[in-house]
Amino acid sequence: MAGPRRRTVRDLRRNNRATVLSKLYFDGPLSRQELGPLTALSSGSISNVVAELVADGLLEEAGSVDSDGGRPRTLLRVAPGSGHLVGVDVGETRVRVELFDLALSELARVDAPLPDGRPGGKYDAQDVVRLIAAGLTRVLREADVEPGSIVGVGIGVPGIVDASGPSGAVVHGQTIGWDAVPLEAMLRAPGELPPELPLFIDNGAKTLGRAEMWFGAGRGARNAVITLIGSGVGACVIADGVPYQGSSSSAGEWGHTVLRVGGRECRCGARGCLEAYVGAEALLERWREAGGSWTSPDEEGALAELLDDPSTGQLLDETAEFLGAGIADLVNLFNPERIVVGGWAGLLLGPRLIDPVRRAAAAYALRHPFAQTTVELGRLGTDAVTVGAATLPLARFLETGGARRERIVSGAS
Amino acid sequence: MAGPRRRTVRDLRRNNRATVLSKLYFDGPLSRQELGPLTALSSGSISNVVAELVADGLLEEAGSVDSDGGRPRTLLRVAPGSGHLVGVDVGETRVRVELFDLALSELARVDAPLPDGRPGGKYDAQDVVRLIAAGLTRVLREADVEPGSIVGVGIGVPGIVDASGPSGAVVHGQTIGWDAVPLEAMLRAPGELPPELPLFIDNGAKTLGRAEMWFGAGRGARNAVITLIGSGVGACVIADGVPYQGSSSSAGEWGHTVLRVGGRECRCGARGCLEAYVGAEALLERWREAGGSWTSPDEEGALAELLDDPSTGQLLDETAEFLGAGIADLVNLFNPERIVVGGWAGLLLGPRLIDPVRRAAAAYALRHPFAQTTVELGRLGTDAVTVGAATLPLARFLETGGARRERIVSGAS
DNA sequence: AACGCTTAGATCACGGTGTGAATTTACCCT
DNA sequence: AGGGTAAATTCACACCGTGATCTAAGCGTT
Repeated sequence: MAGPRRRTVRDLRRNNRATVLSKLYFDGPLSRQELGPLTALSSGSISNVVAELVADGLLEEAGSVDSDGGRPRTLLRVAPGSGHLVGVDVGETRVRVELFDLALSELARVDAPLPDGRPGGKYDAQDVVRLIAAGLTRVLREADVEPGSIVGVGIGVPGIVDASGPSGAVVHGQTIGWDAVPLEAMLRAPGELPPELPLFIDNGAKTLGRAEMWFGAGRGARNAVITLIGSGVGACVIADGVPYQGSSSSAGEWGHTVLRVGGRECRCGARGCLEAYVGAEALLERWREAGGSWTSPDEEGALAELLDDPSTGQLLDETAEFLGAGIADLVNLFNPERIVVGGWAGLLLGPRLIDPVRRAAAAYALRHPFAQTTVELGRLGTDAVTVGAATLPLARFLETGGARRERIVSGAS
Repeated sequence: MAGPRRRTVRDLRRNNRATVLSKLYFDGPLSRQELGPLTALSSGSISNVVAELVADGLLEEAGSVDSDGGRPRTLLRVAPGSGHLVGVDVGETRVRVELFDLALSELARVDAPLPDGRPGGKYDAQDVVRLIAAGLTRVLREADVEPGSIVGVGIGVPGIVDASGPSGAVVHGQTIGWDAVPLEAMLRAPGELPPELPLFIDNGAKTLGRAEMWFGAGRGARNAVITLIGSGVGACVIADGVPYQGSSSSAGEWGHTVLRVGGRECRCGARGCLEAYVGAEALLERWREAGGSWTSPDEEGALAELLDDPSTGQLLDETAEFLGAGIADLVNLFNPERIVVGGWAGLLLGPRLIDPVRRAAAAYALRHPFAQTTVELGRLGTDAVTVGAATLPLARFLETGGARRERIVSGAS
């Protein structure tokens, strides 16, 4: 409402700290000399800012490079151990908690199965909260990291996360039977987690998309869409370098784009959704309708069987046409530089479908925006959900110029 | 690439000038006293910034208000005459040039028909350039305004405008036969326009969307989609208060969203596009196929006849379903607070279709994001293209804190 | 008419910022 | 050991926003 927070001169400094920190984080070790042009700061400011960051322990020197004749440049990098990140993946059957250093190297991991048996496939949010809290303490003990060094905790959950309300993030997860679960408030309740620990909750598919943007096939793009094809279909839209959220954080529900008015019924209740044609669940259902059968107990194995079956050519071609049309919608509406096909089913189908999908997308999309876009396969498996979740606090850390948690808290309260 | 331009302390001032100017522009006359909390600036800075803006002639006093007992507050407002804006609408048959003051009051207008007769319906870009230049000088003479006070010229054209290239905006207009016309470079050629005049070229539908956001049904929304249904179908997506452009400024091509894979052929070459069902041209074509006929020579009259004909109920219901599904796609993908149905055909069909369209959208969209959205009719006619075009330089003017043109130019060169 | 009261707006010392030239540092080569 | 060279630091300068203090401009009462 009040616009950017840059009002006083001190905010300038914070901004410049953030610029230097981010540049150093993403573009490897750099000398102060190189940093100048790259950040559009004068040499004096670079020295000043860097000295401050080094004093705070956020930056460290990383060797030096001869510079023919003169004083060698000392390289700087973000100190990986100066902070820690926690990524949590709340899946449909288990909760995974992972501890990373700032460089996102894994330091410890805990997997905990969810107690099932709730009626109607639902599961209790309180169980999830407990598992997260227990996993956090365990992971900290395993890696011998003190809680104070944690920059923040990122949590990926299955379902729409609405953070627009007053009491923190609220989760609507149709598949797990959560309806407006105030997960953030529950986690912040006394006794669950260390108090004042910054929490970041987002849709698991979106955290996976973030990981793909930071370290996978989306790297370097400013406008991209990461599509996630699993049992269902989702997407993570990156607009101008930041995830596009919409007014209640539920933008990018690509799976329920209408591709055939009055078509197949989708599990969302509508008809003709993309997900009703290319989601793994729907694809298997369509195979069954066409007389196919499989032996694997899980969808992943079944889908592999579908791919191996020689009689599914037409089904797959049809799927490629729908997927291509869905991608064409993304191209026309978002005009991205890159579209990444990911998710476990997307990666499984990818090698077989990517070329017909590209052809279909070319046929359905407008020429001009399609020419600006590349359609690629994702590079990261679903394991990356925790990594993506951890990028949430990491992004904040970089944006705020590595503000210490204490400072944020005291400033905000 | 190098992030925000706020590096030095002077940029702080520019930023604060912009904040004050924008607040005053949108929220009417305000006193310095009220301005403080509203802009999060201290009283000292307000005094300082306001004094500077008054000295520059951008702000003026506008009466005063008693404040029970004490010194009355003097109200401030943006001086309407301290700058002028030009909005140009390049239509398919004529070029309209309009001159506004800063408050967007019309001061003069020129309409010039395009010389037709080009083979294949194309028309020469050079003609358009000449008409714009001639219109500009004429409009300035009529209103007795000196060229130096023009803040900038906004131009709405039919077609995709790609401003990502090195030589300025390039226009791809399929309907008018323009293929990569370097309109900006042509306008900047010596002798055409006053040199160094800031030009802003954008798709005409998008400028209309901007007008609807600033002064019409979109007012106050941060995330909105203005749909424009005319002969064809387009949309203007507003994300976080700014128009979403995509990587080559062609985002929001909603008309070619696929609603029926393998469906009706669209004039874009693909099949099953939204435009192939609900655009006025397609709608009339479908009526003809169903045995309908009309007498009006133009689409607008014909569409009115279609609406009056009692036998078109089913056709219109079907149209509403497609339009609703298309709107559901917007809801699912963009999660806006508001969707505005505009464009001449949209406004014509609106009263009849809006309710069934809302029902269809509710059926096809996901519950949660749909609950956040209102679907409304637009309030502005197609006349507003010029106003919307003029908001392009106006937005820049406000963003830069009313930087004088000379300063921008000298700073940029 | 004079005085006090109240509130709006201006002024100013202060701490803070980035700039860019001058200076210092650190290493190589002769 | 001394000169050359390039990196990094230092520092005077011009600015900025803050917030307390001061001045301006009305009103109500005496």
